[in-house]
Amino acid sequence: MDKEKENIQIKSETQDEILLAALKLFAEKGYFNTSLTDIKDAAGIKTTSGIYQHFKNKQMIASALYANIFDSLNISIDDIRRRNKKSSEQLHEIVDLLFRLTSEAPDVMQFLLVLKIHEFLPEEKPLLETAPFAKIIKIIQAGIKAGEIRNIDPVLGYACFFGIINQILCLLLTGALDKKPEVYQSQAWLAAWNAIAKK
Amino acid sequence: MDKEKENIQIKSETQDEILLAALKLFAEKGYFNTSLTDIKDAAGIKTTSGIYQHFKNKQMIASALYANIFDSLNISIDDIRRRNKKSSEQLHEIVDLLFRLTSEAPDVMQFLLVLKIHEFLPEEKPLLETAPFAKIIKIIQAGIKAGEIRNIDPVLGYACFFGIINQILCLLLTGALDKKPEVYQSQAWLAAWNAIAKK
DNA sequence: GTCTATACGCCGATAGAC
DNA sequence: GTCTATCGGCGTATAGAC
Repeated sequence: MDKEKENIQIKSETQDEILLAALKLFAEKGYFNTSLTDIKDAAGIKTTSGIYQHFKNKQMIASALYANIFDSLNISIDDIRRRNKKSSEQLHEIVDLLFRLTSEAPDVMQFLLVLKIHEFLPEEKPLLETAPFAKIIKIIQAGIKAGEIRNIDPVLGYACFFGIINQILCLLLTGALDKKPEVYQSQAWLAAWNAIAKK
Repeated sequence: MDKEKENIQIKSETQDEILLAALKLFAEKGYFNTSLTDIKDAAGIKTTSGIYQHFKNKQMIASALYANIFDSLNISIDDIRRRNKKSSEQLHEIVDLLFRLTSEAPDVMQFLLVLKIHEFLPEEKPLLETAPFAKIIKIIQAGIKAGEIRNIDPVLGYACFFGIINQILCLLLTGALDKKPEVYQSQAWLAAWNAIAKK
């Protein structure tokens, strides 16, 4: 029983190592510049064969990463929506989350924001059809209904708000904005909210 | 004499065919999903060897595209700066240019906005160090000095303004905004300008 | 200067011993 | 279930005939 549990633990640990290594490398060099050899080295596995114990092929590694990231994003957004009523509060917390991720897990944000996922996961739904995105649109719609946000096409509202946020996050990720992320967060929020707020 | 001129003409024509075909394919499928075989087919050349008459290797095709696009962008921006004095006018015309490009040359905009150029041209300067970018920063700085634009870090101003513009252009390119580009242009301009304008 | 043939490396993936 | 050995194929690039 203990032994079995240990095996499971070990298995899932190496799986996580692979995912972590792949995430780091994909974020760093891109999917196509990363070989399975690179991944096995970074994951501390002896041969590429070991990878196939856990994933059907290279694509499935990226696919698992994609799913993981969007799942946890989805959960976070659900949580945020549950804890806050006003759209402005919800969006503020989402911005907070994204800035925190940019500081603490830049690889994740790199994957999300700069990688062109459709290029190596052509089957996957585009970002705009994912659950997190749909929920953000809902938040904006609710904000319009409540009179917090001016009356525009919700997708255009998304573009205005997250256009600013994402661009700033990208500049942070590439090091073009050299001060600490926190310095820019309040300005980013103000500018983005201002771009969609009523009046 | 005439013959020589004709040869030159033909040579540069096939070179253009290659560039045009490559641009289209890169924009469509990405650099790494495009093989020289694909390019030669799309360019109406018989063998991949023909490509090597005009370019040292695959990377140099992308590099030439990159240079061409940034050159013409650079020239356009120079022209715009010459013809307009106020920052608001200059930025307005740049937005106009970008929307026109998105309609008339979506492949170019795809290359500019969504392709991760550093992934296949690691030597090339990042976007933020290119001449067009530097000029845009100058426009923003001038706007701040003239009191048109509120007093912020110019790069942050860039992020606010072009974050909105670029995001909307991306959504147009991917078809997420289904109406005609012109419909969104005025709203995009208003939102973007508002995000950096004084008061 | 254009096509034929081909080299060659790299990488993803598998088969099979232990 | 982990490592050895290896395959097959694609894609870039070249050498050389015409």
